[in-house]
Amino acid sequence: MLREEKLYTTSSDYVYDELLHKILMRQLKPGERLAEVNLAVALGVSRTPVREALRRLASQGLLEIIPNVGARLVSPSQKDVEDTFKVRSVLETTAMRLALQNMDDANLEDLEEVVAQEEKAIRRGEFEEYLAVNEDFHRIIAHLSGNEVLESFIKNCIARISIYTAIIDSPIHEILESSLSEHKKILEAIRERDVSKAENSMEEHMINTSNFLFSYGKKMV
Amino acid sequence: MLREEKLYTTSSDYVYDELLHKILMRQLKPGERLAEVNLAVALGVSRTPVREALRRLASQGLLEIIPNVGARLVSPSQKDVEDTFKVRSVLETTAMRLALQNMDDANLEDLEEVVAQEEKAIRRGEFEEYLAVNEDFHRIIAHLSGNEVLESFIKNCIARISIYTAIIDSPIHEILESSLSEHKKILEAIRERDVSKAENSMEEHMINTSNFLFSYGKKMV
DNA sequence: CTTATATACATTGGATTCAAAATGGGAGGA
DNA sequence: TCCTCCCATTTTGAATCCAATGTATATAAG
Repeated sequence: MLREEKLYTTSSDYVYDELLHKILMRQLKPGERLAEVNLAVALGVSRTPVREALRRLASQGLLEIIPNVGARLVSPSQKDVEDTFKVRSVLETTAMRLALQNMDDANLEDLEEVVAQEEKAIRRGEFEEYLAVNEDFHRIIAHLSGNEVLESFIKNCIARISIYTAIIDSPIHEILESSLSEHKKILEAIRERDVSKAENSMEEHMINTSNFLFSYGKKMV
Repeated sequence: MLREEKLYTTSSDYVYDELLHKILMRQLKPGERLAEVNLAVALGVSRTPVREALRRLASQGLLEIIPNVGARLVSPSQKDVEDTFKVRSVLETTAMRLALQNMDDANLEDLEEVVAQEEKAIRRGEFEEYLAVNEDFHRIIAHLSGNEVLESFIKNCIARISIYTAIIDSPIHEILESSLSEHKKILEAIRERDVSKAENSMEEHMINTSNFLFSYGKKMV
């Protein structure tokens, strides 16, 4: 358990970031139990900062804490995930519109670079790397919206969905390729400064991702 | 410090609800310092549950915690509030649309009753009562959307805006009246099952509320 | 063999304690 | 008068400790 490159001011922040990172990297499974002592020992801190981090994650809808029983990762239903995608879709299209107003050439280059890295990660089969840069793509757009509330809500949606997708053990090549081409289309719209094309392709991307997930989910059952 | 009618399973929840209630009722001012010991003594608990509650509120963007210094209520800039209203507008119009699909006659009656209570509170000059039922109006619609993520985000926006409006010491009759008539218009659209009218009047309501706040804010400076 | 009960164990809730950091005030000097 | 440095006080960070709740096991009764 590392991630110690970044120096934390408080242990609570360290534990929080550590757990959130595990969630985003699909290293924790839905419904998984998070015992305080286990985490404390594993991270080399006492139960106190662990408890604080767990409460924070719970208040963001990522954990469920039952008093006197303990914390576990939420176990979202299909409806929960569909609901999250509905909200995320509205938020990300809004962010896309706002970001387009603020975006300069350097920002566009950053995004092009991220998509290039996505493609590279897919070609090389580096799944974790792909997850990281894929998340970057959406985070950059959310950030460029210049609206911090919007950004934080989008990040939260992404985290909630990450928990659900953690049930998928091996990457589905079909989904990755499709997502990549949709990102390219969004990028194209940005390059052309075409607001409605950007909004529409972002909305399509959300709908497609959601649908792909559940068509895969059905195969599993 | 009461609110003990509801029995809490944990002290942490109690402290959290107590603080959130004070925020929504404008009893705390932007930038106000929240010292752990003060709260602990006032609420009759130790620092531990207070700290947990403070972290939760901070992770929702309501408090700012500086390590080794302490927690204070955020002090949102005008841009922060405008950003929050932008997000809230998108979310509440979405909620309005979804709620209209789920709403039955009993739900409509509940809303009618809430608006009637708003009017009563205004006529009687009961400001705190007004704040409570006004919040209910939006909360009920958010809840009827049937989308829990959407609902939680809307509640968060409302809390963020409550902090800003706490700078207004005495109720502005003009705003209350205007808000009431907008709620009536929304209700009318719901009665007529007119989706686009409902969405539009909700969006207008958001824009007007935001504008009213800042035209008032300018008078103060 | 199943079910109920009691007991031991594990885990959480929360108070307390100690260390560390920040704040405020005063003394001393330019 | 103003600035700087140092020390006392206050407040937070986090580990520890105890009580209470929940869980699991085993024992005994039906």
